[in-house]
Amino acid sequence: MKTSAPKVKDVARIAGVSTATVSRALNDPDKVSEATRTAVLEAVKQTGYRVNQAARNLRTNTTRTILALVPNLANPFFSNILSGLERELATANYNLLVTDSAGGKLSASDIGRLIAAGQADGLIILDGNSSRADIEQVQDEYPECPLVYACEWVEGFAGPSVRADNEGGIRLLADHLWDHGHRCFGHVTGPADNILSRYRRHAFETRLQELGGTVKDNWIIPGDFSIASGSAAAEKILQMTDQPTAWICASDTMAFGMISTFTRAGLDVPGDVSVTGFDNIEMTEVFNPPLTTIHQHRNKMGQQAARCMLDRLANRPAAKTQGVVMPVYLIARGSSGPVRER
Amino acid sequence: MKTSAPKVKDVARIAGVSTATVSRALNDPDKVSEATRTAVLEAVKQTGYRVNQAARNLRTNTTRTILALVPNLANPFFSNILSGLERELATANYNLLVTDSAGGKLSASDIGRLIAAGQADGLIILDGNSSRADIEQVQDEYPECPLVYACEWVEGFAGPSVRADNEGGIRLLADHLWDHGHRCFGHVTGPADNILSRYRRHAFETRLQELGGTVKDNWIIPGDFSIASGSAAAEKILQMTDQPTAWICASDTMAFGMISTFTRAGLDVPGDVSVTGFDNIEMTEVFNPPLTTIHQHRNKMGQQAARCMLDRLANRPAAKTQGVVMPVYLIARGSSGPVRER
DNA sequence: AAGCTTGTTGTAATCGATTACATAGAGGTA
DNA sequence: TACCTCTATGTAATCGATTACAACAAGCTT
Repeated sequence: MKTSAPKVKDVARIAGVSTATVSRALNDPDKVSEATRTAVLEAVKQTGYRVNQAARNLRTNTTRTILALVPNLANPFFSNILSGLERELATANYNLLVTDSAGGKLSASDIGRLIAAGQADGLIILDGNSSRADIEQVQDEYPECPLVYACEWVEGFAGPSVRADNEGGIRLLADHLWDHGHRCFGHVTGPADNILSRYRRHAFETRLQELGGTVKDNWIIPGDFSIASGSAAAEKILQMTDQPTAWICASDTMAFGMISTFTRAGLDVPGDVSVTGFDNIEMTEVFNPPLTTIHQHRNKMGQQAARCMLDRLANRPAAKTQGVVMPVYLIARGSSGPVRER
Repeated sequence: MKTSAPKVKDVARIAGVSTATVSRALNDPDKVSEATRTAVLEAVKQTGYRVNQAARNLRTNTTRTILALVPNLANPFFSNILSGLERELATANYNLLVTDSAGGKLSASDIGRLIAAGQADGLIILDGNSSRADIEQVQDEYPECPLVYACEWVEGFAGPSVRADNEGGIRLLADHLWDHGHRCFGHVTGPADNILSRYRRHAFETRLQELGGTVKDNWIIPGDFSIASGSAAAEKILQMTDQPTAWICASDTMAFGMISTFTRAGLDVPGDVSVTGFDNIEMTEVFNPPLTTIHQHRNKMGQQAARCMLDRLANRPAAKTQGVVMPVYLIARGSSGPVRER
């Protein structure tokens, strides 16, 4: 009894109207009379009709699909953002297509290919690795395809972006440690070319200068957000003859690696040295010691980015063409404490 | 200078052939002569032509898109699987559409709507929450849409699934603890209706019976994979007058919660009690103490599931119609040790 | 009554590809 | 030469919706 899926035609026949009327009843109910509308809806129910998206997409030249470009899908950091994105898009009846940019820098033509081939109405980019020129070229080539940056962004690009207050976060941490009496600070950075790393590092240097704290060049250690790089940094630190009393790591994961290595070497955190992270990932609370860190609403960032995208798609005013900076919060826990009396 | 995107027609005109030939040159190169093929390719390059997917989808009634149904996108556990999926699908030129089933049980019509509306060629389900009847109904209604389960699955469903050897993992843990002299075991389960929970719990009970260890009813504590439920279990345990010397938690996160609470209560892990997890998430290694757990190749599971899907789509023999069980590995670390002498 | 507006509906064109069918020419065979 | 086969290509139908345009009726205005 395998009958092929019902078409508008079938619905029209059953409802006793034309296909145009069916389409109108479904997409623009105000355009038809009360009577026909109910007749059509009844026929739809009866036939079990469902619109063929491919046909609609072709005709209307839209897809109701948003493409998200994620630097690394395997990184749990992004899953919360995706979750926020997905939920918000779903409520507006948009689909979420996901692509892993696999860390590589995407050229303009790479992105162009995604837009053209991926058949998306808009692009949400979580990966700040592309150059400004490339992005602007893409925006030029596909002016009808909105681009929205989330989490990461590209310096100087004039389009909308949603991001956390990275500098504010670092300032909160620095002030927190300063209040506990720390005067000598170290910092483990993220990847050198990552925009989050750069902002966090810059805020670190600036704030400490404002406070009048001590920072030495070799107290700024390059990392890459990974646990391993946090451990490696700790190894390096253990060799130093003069060490700061407080370390601000650019990510929770690096802080975990650092604390773990410190602890194994017999150091007490926070007794001997305070260590802080950034992100407030789930595990921070049960870590031993619990990690002092900066909380950012990743879910809400995703949601916000999705809203921004929907606004642009609907040509709504979208005051936020420039950039939304989401507030962050200090979560003080056990990994930071008063500076040790010598 | 805004000219609309080039069409097959344009390419055909420039290459001096018909649209049919262009299409053939692009999709079935063997069907045209060497000369026309190069002419067409040249014209494509010259015009910058890119196929309009919507049109192709409509005509061929396919989408080159696979829909993944994830129980909870925000759960990092799934990001690795998605990553494996995405990478494998991308190599075969398929897109990945992601939907969060938000924990709710999906009915047959929910899934049907996703298939019909989401315009996907296949469905990879990471969420074992649907009933067998529902799934079979979907498979009946959409026989041309392959379903593949990954990670979780539905008991009794005859379609393909890719999953970890959950029972084997629990056995490895039980044996490991047994070898360290433990004789009294407790278990913290996942959600009662989750298939992974059920399999792990069942393996736990069975193996301990085989070994001759002691398990009491109140040593099996219901959890839900969350950190908080691990902590809650620990609180309960601390009230018990007789406690087992070893706890097997059904997830790493619960083990973290448990250890954290134990430690704060003054218990030493593993001196006073051994605790193990399941999953080997990234943090296990730097946790204090490092967590003994079971490693599963989540990335490879995703990859495998994607391959299985691609095989089915290509009508390849796909010997693996029934179910692939991926091996798991014991990772013995510091959270488990010899039973304490009394 | 003629003319205009408004609301509702139908006819048929359209989106941009793929592909069934027809055709022409080259080469082979009897 | 007549006939058949095979390859390469073109013509036009087709996928299933949306929508521009036309048509018609009802209600108003003058």
